Amino acid sequence: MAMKQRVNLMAILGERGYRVTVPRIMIARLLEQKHEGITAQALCEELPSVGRATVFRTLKLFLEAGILCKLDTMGGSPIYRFCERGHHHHSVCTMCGAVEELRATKVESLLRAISDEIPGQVVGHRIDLYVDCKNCPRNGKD
Amino acid sequence: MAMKQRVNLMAILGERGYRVTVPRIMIARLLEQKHEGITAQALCEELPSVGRATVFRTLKLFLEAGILCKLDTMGGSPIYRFCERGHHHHSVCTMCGAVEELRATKVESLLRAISDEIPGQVVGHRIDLYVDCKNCPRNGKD
DNA sequence: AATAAATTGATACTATCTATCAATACAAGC
DNA sequence: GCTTGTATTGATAGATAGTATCAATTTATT
Repeated sequence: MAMKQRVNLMAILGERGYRVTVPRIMIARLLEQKHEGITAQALCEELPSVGRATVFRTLKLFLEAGILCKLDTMGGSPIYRFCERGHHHHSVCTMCGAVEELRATKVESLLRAISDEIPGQVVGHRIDLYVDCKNCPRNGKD
Repeated sequence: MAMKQRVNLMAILGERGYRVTVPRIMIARLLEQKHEGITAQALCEELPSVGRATVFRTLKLFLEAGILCKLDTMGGSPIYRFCERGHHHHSVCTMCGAVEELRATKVESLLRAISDEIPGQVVGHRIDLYVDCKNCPRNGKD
């Protein structure tokens, strides 16, 4: 009820012969909760029962599975964030750093058009836009 | 003569009140030469006369100026690569890791369409496509 | 429950990148 | 082209992100 659409860990892991373990479930839950993204450091602090190495191992596993993406915030620690498989569209505010899911209906159709123009098979994509967000708390200041 | 189009360092630096120094010129030259990209480590090794700290400082400076971009290669060191200002379009081969400049005439129209659909002013963008490149040396192997 | 194999956590380690600060190089004015 | 104020540099040390190792534990399976 208070539960949003859940990443199907069983499917993601089982598909690749990996086991569904307590730490992996805990990390996935937290990533799901913090859908705005979270640093590896913060993950470790929020899950003190899970070892540091396991946190990084699991992040890498999710990255490779394509369900997580890593956003490089210049000057800060990288932010990890669940994404729909194969969909990596974000808008990043250059002032406050807020990351938002990019919902533009034309993205997919235009991507197909671009794919036709380049050689090779397009198997995934990533689109980040850098914006000055309207309701930026740091707008007009400093 | 053997010189390709040169990034105008004077303009980029002068514009922001920075000085044009020997290390900055050397780093810019090397980045220009290695237009396929290079790691910070390799930069340090190729320019032993330039201090490690200066290499990183300069990379950060160029990143902030928007003339350099940093490509996160999962499992390896990040690759630094000159880009035209404001243009960050790459295709990355998922097999061999080769990064190529993406030249699709429709990219710009894609951007305009997206910009119209989202709130706030778009000040920059990044588009990476993941592909299986045609002439991949690792195609059909392993 | 017993078993084999994957996973974990602790530790130590590597690598990337940053802070500090005295010494140096740059740009501007003479 | 010499002087001078300031940005920049290089060396060192340190912070932070991420990885390797390996004995102990958990998982899926019988």
